Amino acid sequence: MLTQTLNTQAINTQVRGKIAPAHPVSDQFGAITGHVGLVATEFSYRKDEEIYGEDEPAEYVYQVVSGAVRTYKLLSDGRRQIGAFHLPDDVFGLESGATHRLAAEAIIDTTVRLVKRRSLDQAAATNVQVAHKLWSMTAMDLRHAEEHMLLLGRKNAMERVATFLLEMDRRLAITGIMALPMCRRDIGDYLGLTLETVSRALSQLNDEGVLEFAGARQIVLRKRQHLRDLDI
Amino acid sequence: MLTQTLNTQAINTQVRGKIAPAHPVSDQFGAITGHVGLVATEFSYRKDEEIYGEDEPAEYVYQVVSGAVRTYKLLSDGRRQIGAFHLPDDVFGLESGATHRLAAEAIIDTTVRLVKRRSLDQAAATNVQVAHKLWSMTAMDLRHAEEHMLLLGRKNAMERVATFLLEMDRRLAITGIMALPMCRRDIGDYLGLTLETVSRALSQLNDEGVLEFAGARQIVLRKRQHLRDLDI
DNA sequence: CGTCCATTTGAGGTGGATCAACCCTAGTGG
DNA sequence: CCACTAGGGTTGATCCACCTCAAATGGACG
Repeated sequence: MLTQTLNTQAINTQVRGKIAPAHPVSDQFGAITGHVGLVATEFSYRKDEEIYGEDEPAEYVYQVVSGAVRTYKLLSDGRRQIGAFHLPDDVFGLESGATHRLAAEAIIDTTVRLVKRRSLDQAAATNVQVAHKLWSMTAMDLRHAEEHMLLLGRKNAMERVATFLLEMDRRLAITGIMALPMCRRDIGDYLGLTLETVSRALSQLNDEGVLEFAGARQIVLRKRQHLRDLDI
Repeated sequence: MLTQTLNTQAINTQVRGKIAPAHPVSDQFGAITGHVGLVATEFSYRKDEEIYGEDEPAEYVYQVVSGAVRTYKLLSDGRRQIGAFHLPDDVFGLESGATHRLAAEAIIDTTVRLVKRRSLDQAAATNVQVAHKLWSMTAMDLRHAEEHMLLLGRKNAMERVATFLLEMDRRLAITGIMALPMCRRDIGDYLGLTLETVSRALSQLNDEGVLEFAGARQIVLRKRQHLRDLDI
């Protein structure tokens, strides 16, 4: 596939350098590479650049170093469902089968660490702990997907936005402020809504004093319990 | 948890007998139990009986022998999202973590084969092929969940029903007729629709000659290509 | 300071939900 | 063997949450 070829060439020519495989054990990727001495490579993508396409061979496994990534599926007429947002330290692109089942794009300028899928397979074939780690990472993705099916199938718009805000608050609000990397359309395509409906829900929460804007993508949660009550 | 205790007692008292672990390799469960000499036990549930609850400890892994199973999540006000239907030979209840994240119920009278989760864990800890098989089974569940997120987030009612019919046709129409084990409400809770909307979509497909009813749950597909065109 | 998107807001439309009968049909009992 | 019943399924009428289309506003960046 053309895109895959392009991506691979890009990796070979633009690679910034090998990095040492020493990471804290709490780190998902380091837990694998550290154990088996795999070498990870860093690579960068610009905003909206494709990292891999749907149904492309799964040649690499990725970890976000900085930036943010969306993985998604498309219908033939362009309707898009974002399956997950990947933030710093998150692993994505891990497959048990031969191909990626969702495409991946950088939401903003993004740097990733990557290892060859074959290396991981070999490591897993000889090291049961690596194999178990790969399984548990896929199981975490499944857990998220199951929660998200409940949201997409049965929650109303306000409940979806509340769930989204609490998820992002948990994942990226180290400080009090939540700096969302993605636009309203991305949020809508993640939540199965239109961007206008997302905007209206956020405006209503702002009017109710549940949150405050410091810019459209800079949100401060003021009443987390109110959101939790919506996230039933 | 009370239910778990009851389930376990039921298994001990109502068990129908140990069965030999010899299954064809193509069989998901046999691929594991055959390799490592695990003993599987058979057990039966009546229509609508709970097999395990959400967040219960994952003590067993199950395979449908006959019948059908739904796995689902509930919101506190009773809204239900069915994550998957499990038909004969399907494995369900396989977890990497400690608990079941969806509840499971028999849709009709159902017999399952089950093995202790601890046995599988031990087998996986010593046998890399078993570990890989567990991973790939979880990855298959993830693949299904990702497809289903696209359906729930972005397809309209008719497209959802068409996708459902093609999935069931693939999975249970050995003969020309498709004998659905589940009611319209189950289908609706799987597709994120109401039972009335499911019924209307099926009636419309019947009017268009795309399918024929031989009873509400006995469906014959007449124009599969028409359904595939809807399943974009 | 101007341009270009992203976002917000408004107005109106609609697909699917809700509410309500009604109709099958499988199972039950006489 | 047939009448009765209950639960599942269908169909109709109406409603409304969210979508669509449109325009105004805001903010980032050269």
